[in-house]
Amino acid sequence: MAGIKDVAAQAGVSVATVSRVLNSHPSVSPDARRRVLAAVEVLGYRPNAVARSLRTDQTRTLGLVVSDVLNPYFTALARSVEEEARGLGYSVIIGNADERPEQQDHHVRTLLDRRIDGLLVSPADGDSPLLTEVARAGTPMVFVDRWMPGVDVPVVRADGHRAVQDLVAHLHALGHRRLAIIAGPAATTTGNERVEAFRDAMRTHGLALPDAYIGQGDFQADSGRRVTEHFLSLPEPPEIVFAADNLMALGALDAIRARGLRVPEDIGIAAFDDIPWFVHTAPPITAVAQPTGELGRAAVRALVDIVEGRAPQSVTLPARLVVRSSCGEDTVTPRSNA
Amino acid sequence: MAGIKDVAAQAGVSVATVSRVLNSHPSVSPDARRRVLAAVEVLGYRPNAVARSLRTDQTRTLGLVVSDVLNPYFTALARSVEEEARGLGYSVIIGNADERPEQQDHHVRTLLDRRIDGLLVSPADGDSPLLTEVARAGTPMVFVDRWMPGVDVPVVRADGHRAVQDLVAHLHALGHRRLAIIAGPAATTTGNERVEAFRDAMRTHGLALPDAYIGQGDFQADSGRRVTEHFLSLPEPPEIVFAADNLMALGALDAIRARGLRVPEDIGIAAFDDIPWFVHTAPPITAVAQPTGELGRAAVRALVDIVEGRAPQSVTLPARLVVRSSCGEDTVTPRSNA
DNA sequence: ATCATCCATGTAATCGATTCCATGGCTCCG
DNA sequence: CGGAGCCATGGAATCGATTACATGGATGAT
Repeated sequence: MAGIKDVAAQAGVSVATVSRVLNSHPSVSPDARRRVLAAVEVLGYRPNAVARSLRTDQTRTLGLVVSDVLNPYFTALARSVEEEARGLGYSVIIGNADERPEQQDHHVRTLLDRRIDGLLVSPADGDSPLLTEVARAGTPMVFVDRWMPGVDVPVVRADGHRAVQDLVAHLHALGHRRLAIIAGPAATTTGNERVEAFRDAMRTHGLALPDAYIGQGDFQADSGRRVTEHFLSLPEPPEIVFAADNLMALGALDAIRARGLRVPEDIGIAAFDDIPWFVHTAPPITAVAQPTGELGRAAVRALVDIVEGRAPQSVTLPARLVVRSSCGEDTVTPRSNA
Repeated sequence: MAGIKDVAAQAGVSVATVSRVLNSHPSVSPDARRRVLAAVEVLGYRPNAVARSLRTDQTRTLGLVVSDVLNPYFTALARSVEEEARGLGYSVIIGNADERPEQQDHHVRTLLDRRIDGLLVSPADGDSPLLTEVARAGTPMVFVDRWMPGVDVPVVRADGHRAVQDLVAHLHALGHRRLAIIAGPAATTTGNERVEAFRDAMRTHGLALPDAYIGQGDFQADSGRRVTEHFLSLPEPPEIVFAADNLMALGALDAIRARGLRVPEDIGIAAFDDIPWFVHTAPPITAVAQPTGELGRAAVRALVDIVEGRAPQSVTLPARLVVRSSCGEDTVTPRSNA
């Protein structure tokens, strides 16, 4: 592969001049520029990003570590992140933690070894010594969606409080009183927050939230299935199961169907995270939708702000409720328990 | 950040010795090794992968360019690719082409600039001069799922002929005769192949496949919607719509539902590519399933074979039919899998 | 006409690793 | 006892770019 020396030789100038042309340095004669450009064209020369990075100490690359790529929410996030980054002249390397802290650490380390300019993380676990250390060391870093308390790093996330209030109001209006939640891992901030938001909303509407109606999941479909089976075997099963993420909602759907029950007639379902597929499930699922695209874009902007020496901003965007039919019809034939 | 020089100083040896320890070169005294390791520990030293790559001319990184990350099929593929690569000591950088040739080229170029060791591509378009050139230049490269005819590069893919035969047999047994297909872009190999497989299967079963029943899609949901609307407005609409990928199937479902029709009573749906969500749609969708995980793993192995100087192997794995209820209940034909 | 600027360019140092080669000390064997 | 061979080690070249500094020529001001 042709190097800068070959270009210099071909153009009859020094490597310095070639470099200047390539980096649009002002002090280059039109003639030299023309010859260099021609040589570049002829040789099909492309600068070696590795060498460039070594010298300039910047890779124009961002790392994104998500907890689970198979989760459509994170896929969508990754996509918007890459898009915004590309617009700003950065590439993105994605690391998939698969909700496993040690795999998350593996990717963080690999990314750091590559000398990425900044790191975007949605931590799988509540407490990663490595991540804490990395943040303390001053590596440009931003949390997206989930974050780690006590780590002083900008956070870009959605606030679901309002939307969860709306959800419970909606369910209440439909006549439902016994609402259960499948929580995420207690170690994740989103796990806790969503339960808290739900608890608050229940209180607001004067509804009880017994411990038996709080199931412990891990953001994977299987746990949704398991918890829902447990709910269904209770002496008094809930009327609604609210899953803290889309995968667990799917598991819940499975469990319900396995029992031969119907949604929403026998039991209703709602989920945190809205994904395109929820429109096509049987029935379409009511969900709390995050502004995923905007989240990804804001996160990249914050990170690049740090990288380029500007002051970054934590951002919190509101989630909103999307009512479908998985908890019963809203306008048509309201169900009543009375 | 501590460099190899700092480690050398701390350990009281030369950088050469540090490097030897790090690369487990035999000629290092136990004493020196111990001191170097201790210094590495104390300083929290991590080798700079950029510098190392420049010197050794290898990045231990593979590039993966997929046509659309939002498509669960490719997400799953990407995941298995990363997994296998990690096992072999490689990282993966994913580039999302979004079915746009110029974006695909952008990623290929960026990846090459980064001096990745090898490239895994599922070409968005049938004819990329850049990709042709890259292959000719001898860059280690393997096609996954889709490929480009005339480019001499190993291909790892699934063969759907048998499964499509099974599908048509299944539909025929259910009494369906008017089967339509939503094809992928003619420029992609998978686009053509699937139509050909379908055409063959129709012939085998003595069924006609009028041109009106071959709709042109682009692997995106919207096109599935559009084509299906067209099908439904025909004087004699098809009884079954077979979509050449999962996204278009979703679009088809939308279009059908928008018309107030029911699946499978009024019209049936089947799709190429099986994804977890098809179990949860209304109704669950009959699909041709590719061995995605094995595809990704085989592709990585082939690519790494090239990179490390072994002889690579093209691989074709069989797809299989997964019968669900979107084409009508099937009591006669036994399910093809457990 | 003289000197200070400024511009275009080249030479060489540098980034952080790997690795070839030289060296000095040992061991081994004839 | 002397040379051959081996081992552990260090010095220095190298990978392909960027960039500080030096240089020589042209321009402009006085």
